[in-house]
Amino acid sequence: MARYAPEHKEATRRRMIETAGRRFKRDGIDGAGIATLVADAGLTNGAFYGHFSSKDDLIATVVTDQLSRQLAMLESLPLGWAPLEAFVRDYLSPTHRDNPADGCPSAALLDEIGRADAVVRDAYTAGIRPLLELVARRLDHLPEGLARERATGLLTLLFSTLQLARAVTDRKLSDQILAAGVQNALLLAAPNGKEGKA
Amino acid sequence: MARYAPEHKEATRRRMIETAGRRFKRDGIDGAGIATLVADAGLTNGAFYGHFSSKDDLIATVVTDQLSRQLAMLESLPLGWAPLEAFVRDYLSPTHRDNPADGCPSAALLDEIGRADAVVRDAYTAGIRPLLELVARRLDHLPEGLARERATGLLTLLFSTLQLARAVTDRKLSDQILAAGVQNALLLAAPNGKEGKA
DNA sequence: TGTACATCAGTGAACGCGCGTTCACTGATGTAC
DNA sequence: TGTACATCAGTGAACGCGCGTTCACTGATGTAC
Repeated sequence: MARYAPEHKEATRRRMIETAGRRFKRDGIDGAGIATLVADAGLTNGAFYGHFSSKDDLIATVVTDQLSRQLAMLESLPLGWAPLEAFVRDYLSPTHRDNPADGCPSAALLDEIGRADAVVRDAYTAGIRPLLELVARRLDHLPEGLARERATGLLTLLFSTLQLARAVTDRKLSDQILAAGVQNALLLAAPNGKEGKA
Repeated sequence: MARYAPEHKEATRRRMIETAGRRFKRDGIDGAGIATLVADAGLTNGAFYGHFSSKDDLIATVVTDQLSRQLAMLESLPLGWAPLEAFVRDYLSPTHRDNPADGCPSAALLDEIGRADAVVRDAYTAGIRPLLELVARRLDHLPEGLARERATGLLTLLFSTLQLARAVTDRKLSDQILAAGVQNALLLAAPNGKEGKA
């Protein structure tokens, strides 16, 4: 009875979620309209509501998707200190700063998410929790309570360092902010004696 | 020849800048329209362009104003470690989290500023620089380069901890994030032996 | 002192435009017989 | 094998609305004489 393969509509939906994620991170949530979002996925205006019940529904879905990708990426990181340090350096790289569409959703959208509909904030809450837990588990040179504390500090430090580096128009200052962020992140997260090696 | 006291128009302009600061921090920059901004100051639509050349002009002016208030507030803080620690605890208090309109412009708007017009980002750059310098100067138990690094870390940590605490819908998690933020801020900024006293 | 005039901060209607959302429809694809 | 029909993903025009901006105006206040 269904003339299209059941994967067809689902594939379009996935495409929407992916392109919308990039668009939101580039232009902001308020800065991206339905017409643009839908055109990014190669569709026209009216197709949207066959896939999502509202813009807020899409936003919440995108937030969940983005955070679960980030979680999967961190889960695939080999154990040990060196890969985590490499992740921090990569996160705070000029490349990440200059390409928000490919980057971290929290750095791009966190304050807008804080003002968003409850369904969006709920999605963010559900998505960030396992990320905090995963990072805490990786700080296994620390007692559990302290590891959770430091994991929160590490992630928030990363988010806002990138935001600040993006907001500032002086390239040199921006680079200094990124470099300082690396040192501070290592101070919060590194096993003793490994902090601050530049 | 001028029938109004010269202070009159200037007072209206100042009122606009102040109420717009609150409105932007509450609803976001994109989330606040001219009609609302102007009504907040007790004016009607068309009065706006007698005071500002465009919405971007207002945004840049507000950003400058907000950061210079924050700078003045920090400058008025007595010297020594205790007042700085009190500032950190106040910044990461539930009261500040729950009242963005009265609070820090960077925590409320940093990622939106990063996507704003160049005139806005220039204003932010000019405003954040003396703030970073002032905080660095207060960390006088550290050598200068390290103090600058830690000042950047302290401010970014504060910004994003508040953003994360606001984004999350679980009150308990939000409170934990604030508490962790205090400990992490103290670790970055406190003189040796004073970190982490809860 | 009283009247005519100039100034100009603020009013409020209107502009074109893009927003989120709705809906009658198209047309490609499958099934039924 | 060929034709009629049902499904439904996607189309595209239209909805009311609020956006940033413009502009002819009002009316309170001062000065000039």
